[in-house]
Amino acid sequence: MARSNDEVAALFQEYADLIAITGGDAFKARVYEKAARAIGGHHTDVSTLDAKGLQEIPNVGKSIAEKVVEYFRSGHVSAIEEARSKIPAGVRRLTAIPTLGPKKALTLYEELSVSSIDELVDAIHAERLRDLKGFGPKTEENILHGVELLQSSGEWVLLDVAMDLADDIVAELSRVTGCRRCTYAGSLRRFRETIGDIDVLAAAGRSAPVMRAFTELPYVSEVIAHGEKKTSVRTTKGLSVDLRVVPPDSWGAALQYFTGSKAHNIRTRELAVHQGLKLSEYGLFDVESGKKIVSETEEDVYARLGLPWIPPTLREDRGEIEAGLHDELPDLVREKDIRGDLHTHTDLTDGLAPLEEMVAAAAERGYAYYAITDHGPNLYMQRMTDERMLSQRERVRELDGTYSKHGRRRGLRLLHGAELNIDPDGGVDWPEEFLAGFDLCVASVHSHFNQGRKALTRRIVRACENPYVNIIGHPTTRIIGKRPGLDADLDEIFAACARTGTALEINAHPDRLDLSDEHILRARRHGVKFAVDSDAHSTVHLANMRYGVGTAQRGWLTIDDVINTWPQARLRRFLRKGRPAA
DNA sequence: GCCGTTTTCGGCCCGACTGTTTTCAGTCG
Repeated sequence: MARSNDEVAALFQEYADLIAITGGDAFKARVYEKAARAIGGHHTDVSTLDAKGLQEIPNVGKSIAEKVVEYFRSGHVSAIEEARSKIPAGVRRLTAIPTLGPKKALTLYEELSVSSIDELVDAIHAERLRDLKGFGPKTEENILHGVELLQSSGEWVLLDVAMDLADDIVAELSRVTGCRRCTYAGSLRRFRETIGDIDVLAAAGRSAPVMRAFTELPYVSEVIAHGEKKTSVRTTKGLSVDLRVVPPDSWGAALQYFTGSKAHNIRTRELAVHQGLKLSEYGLFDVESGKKIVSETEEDVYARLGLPWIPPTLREDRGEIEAGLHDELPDLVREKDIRGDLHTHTDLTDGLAPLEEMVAAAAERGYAYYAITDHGPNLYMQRMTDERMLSQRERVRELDGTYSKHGRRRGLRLLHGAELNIDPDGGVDWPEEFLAGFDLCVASVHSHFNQGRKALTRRIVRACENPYVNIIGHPTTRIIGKRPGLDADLDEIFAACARTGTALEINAHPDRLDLSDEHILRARRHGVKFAVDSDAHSTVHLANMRYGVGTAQRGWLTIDDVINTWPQARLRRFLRKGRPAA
């Protein structure tokens, strides 16, 4: 399943860790980290590149290119094998414990021969750390606590869980007297699919009242660090939240800094350095005079670096700096550009709300059009029949145009569709005569996930070739943290979608986000169109659209790429696909 | 080990907090 680029990226990340643990050149370790990232995000399969082609990847020079070539020729890299032979894998694993980094890991290994987390815990209980330099009683306590956290797997949460909590914290802190501004930053603002910890930023003249209100929030179970400028807590659910309080006039620089990503920040700081400037969370400064140049808004900071404001969802060092410098940033799709939802359910199958409630909720969101796509009969537990589907269609036709957002004249246009089940051979629920009656069809894989790569690929390509299939629903079927994506040749599927006029779904449900940002970036290069859908099974799920749009932004999509931002006439033309004329 | 409008050497992002020290190393983001 893993692309060779991911394999190589993991290999170099491991090498970087091993260099850090053995006390090797820190700059060298950093270069391997940067190269790992660049290779992981590179669009071409690195196993197909020669040394010259490899060196066109940023941060890949002669030495690293040779290692990649060696890896694909012999299956291993001798320099990395040598590093591995010096340091057991368990020692590297130790650095996953919070508060335990490469230096302490090496000390533990060299002085006490500790090479696994279990051995470390045993050593602490046997009081063997007491004589080590730099290890005090507090260190022991922190390590034991860190191991506990690591093993309780509270490492990350889904985007919506983090967003709900962050929204609440921001609302609470905004109420504190003297708090001038407050928002969430970090990976949450960038809409990453999983969130390790939440970063909250506040601007205030005096930080103490904001810090105090923060530590006194009811769901704070533990204060990890408490200072004048930064406080870290853990919530009762095990999520860690950092609060930074900055002076109001540093707001823009601080927001830019704490939004990240780390890689994006390194790039912006390098841009600053090359212009004789220094960028920190307090502002952009002239190195010579030490004088502050700008700091109030993100726009000011980016502008002084020669860049347009870069949307947070692009800040991953995946080409946004270069695009910004050439004034070629995409005009990203926004939630308000979405004119309709094309994949939703009702209680006719496994949805919770009746048709009328779903349509009313959709109208209230201000949509221009809305598709109802209940499951076809092949998803056996849904008890669908031709009669039930036709009777729903009749009702949909009656309701068409009769609902509108409060105070708006134009009625919500309804499309009647279905979510078809792609069977193991690539066929779908109904014969073509019946499918011809739908305005659109989503088709998805719901079973037989482990058919093997060839069969799975062929299966989905066949579904694309069906003239009545308009959208492939949750294309990889992954469930984040629970089920991996299908092992299929995605590039072949993306090409088939482009060729046949089939859109790929960006399923906005937070535990799917399928396609993912990385897959969107790949699919986009094939010229595919996308549909950002909530797959709502209740009225509240309609609001998940924001996560789908965030993911689409992370995939650099514009309104031209997303069919449900289009005016209805253009959408309907797209949905006609290769169908015989009616 | 990579990179270059200071290009084949000499840099490489910057700051906060903790814990163990008594001026600073380690870790984190």
